Amino acid sequence: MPKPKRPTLVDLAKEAGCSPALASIVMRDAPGASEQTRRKVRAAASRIGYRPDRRAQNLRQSRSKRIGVLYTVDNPFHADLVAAFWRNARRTGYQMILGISSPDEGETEGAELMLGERCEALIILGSVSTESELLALDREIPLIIVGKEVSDRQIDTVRVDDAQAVGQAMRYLLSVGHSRIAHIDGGGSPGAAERAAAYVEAMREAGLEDSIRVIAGGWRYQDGHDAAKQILEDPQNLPTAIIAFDDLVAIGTMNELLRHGVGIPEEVSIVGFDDTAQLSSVVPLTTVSQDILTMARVTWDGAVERAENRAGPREPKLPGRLVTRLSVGPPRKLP
Amino acid sequence: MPKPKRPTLVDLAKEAGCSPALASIVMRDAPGASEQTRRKVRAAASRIGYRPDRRAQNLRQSRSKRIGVLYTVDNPFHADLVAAFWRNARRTGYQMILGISSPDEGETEGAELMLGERCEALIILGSVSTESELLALDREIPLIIVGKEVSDRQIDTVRVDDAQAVGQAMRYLLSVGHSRIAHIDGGGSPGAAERAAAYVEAMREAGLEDSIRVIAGGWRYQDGHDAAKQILEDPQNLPTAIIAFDDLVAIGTMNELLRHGVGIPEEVSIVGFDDTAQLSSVVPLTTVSQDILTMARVTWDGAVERAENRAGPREPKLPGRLVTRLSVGPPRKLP
DNA sequence: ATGAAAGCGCTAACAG
DNA sequence: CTGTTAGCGCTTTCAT
Repeated sequence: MPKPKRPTLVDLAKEAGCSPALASIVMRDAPGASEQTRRKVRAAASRIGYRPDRRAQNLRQSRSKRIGVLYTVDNPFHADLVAAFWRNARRTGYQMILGISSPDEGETEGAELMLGERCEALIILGSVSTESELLALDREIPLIIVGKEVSDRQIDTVRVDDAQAVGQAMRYLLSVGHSRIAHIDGGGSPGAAERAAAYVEAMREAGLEDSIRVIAGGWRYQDGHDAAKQILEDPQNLPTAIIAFDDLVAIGTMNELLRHGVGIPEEVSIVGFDDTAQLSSVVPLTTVSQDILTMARVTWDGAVERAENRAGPREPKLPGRLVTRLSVGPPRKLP
Repeated sequence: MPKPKRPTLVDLAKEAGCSPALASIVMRDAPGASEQTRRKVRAAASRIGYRPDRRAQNLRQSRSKRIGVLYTVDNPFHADLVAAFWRNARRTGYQMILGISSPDEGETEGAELMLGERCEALIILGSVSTESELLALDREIPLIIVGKEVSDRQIDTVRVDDAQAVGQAMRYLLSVGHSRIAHIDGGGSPGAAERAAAYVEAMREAGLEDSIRVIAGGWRYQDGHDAAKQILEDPQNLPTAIIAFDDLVAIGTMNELLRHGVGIPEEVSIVGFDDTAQLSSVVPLTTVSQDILTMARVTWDGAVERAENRAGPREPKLPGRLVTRLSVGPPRKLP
């Protein structure tokens, strides 16, 4: 089967009986062609199955209309965001170029690739680079960092308002009657420090200074697992409620506790963070939703603005929203 | 800040003191340049920060070196595959263009987009199109369908060997001592009919014809939920083991059973299908692994071959592999 | 409203 | 080994 070459604008012009330039105008819905010509060209286009070549368009316009997204695949929250980006890409007429950064294939390499693809802006989800690396990269291509605090105001940042979000979860737990509330922190993860601080602050405000308990954690399932083991070492001193750094940690903790016969939420209530869609159907976890759609829109539009040189860096903080499911109940009777 | 235009090949040639063509040769590691020139050019390149423009390369070579992937975002198994594709894309020097098909934005539209992007082949995960739609599309662009049986041999197909996979799971359950084994089927999902048939076949072979029980299901968490409810309507007649259409259904069933106090695996054992990475860390489900890495490689290489006109359609069937975790145990004592 | 010509950044084909 | 020329498919002048 000989490869049947796709028709070009010249073919289209020939078929429609006009110049390529005119055909181009019609295909782009640009002004400057009579209604009659438009009809002729459109008819010809569908007859020969013509479709414009985006690469050539972009090349000629000296624009790539591309925005790169770097993410880690093992984080389901990222997968959700990527899907949301895709819709925004369509809406804004940009193309999303994906890059996956893993431990062995870091952000730097991913960014290199994006530069070769002539992306006009780069979104990085949960970056693990140092601030100076990011600054260097930002000189090459506008950067939008999602979910990580960056002190340099030069760089765009989008993230939830950790303090507000944790505060919300804490108020909820307190209102249900909990007082022995522990926090499993995120290790060095982006946002971890802020969340831990907000937890401590909320405990203080509630006059529960003596019950403050921060357990070392991380962002993965296994970290929750480990934290649970640590908690179980002192069964007399079980918290009645736990705020975990994110959903994965929450579920890791939950499963390990369940495995040891600790009822959720009868004995211990658990709150997560992210409302990861792919997990929410599987585990009825009470969690702070990151409102992925809003975050995706804000992030993407920010990237477009930077790509088009229309705005300086900003750093919006998105409010979280508490989603109550079944992992939180009233506290057990304390002895 | 004035946009600092990126250096072109001409700039590079000027800087290196040679012709653009020669610089091009060096940058592509193509034969035809002296070692001395190569050094000169490379030095110049890093000095001015030159990087080749892939769009222009592809345009000139009349190739897009792109392969499109259409997937549904709410299926975590797809997310895993996409990540694996990405690595294969890098390995083969192709670019992966993503499209997300959802109920409101169907495969046809996604495919349209891919054509505009000049993809040279299109991989569709879990297609919901009719066979004739696929055939029509295949005339425009080589198609690789993953996970769906297509009777027309014209179209490439990659999928697990459902019969083999289910057989493996059944043998395992039988060897552990189960006999009242039920199957929650996949509704109209790709592969559902084959898996159900294999289940029935295995039951027959084991002489358990009278215990055959196929429960209507689907591929989502909710379907498992519903199936569990149906099972619970007749508590006297609980199966001792269940083979679910996929992991989501298995977990849906499991959670609903657990919620009603049915122990897993003490009272009912459950086997899933897919070994979805993002779920496997959360739930210790015994499941038939689809070996995502192999599947991704086979699929991608198939797409590349078709894109390069090097082979006709084929339809490899990949073997599944049983992953034993904690959701299967010996059967409870039957009355 | 329409067309001719130039060129986006690169590489294939040919000269030297 | 090196340089020159032409053109991938499209859009943008600038004429007409």
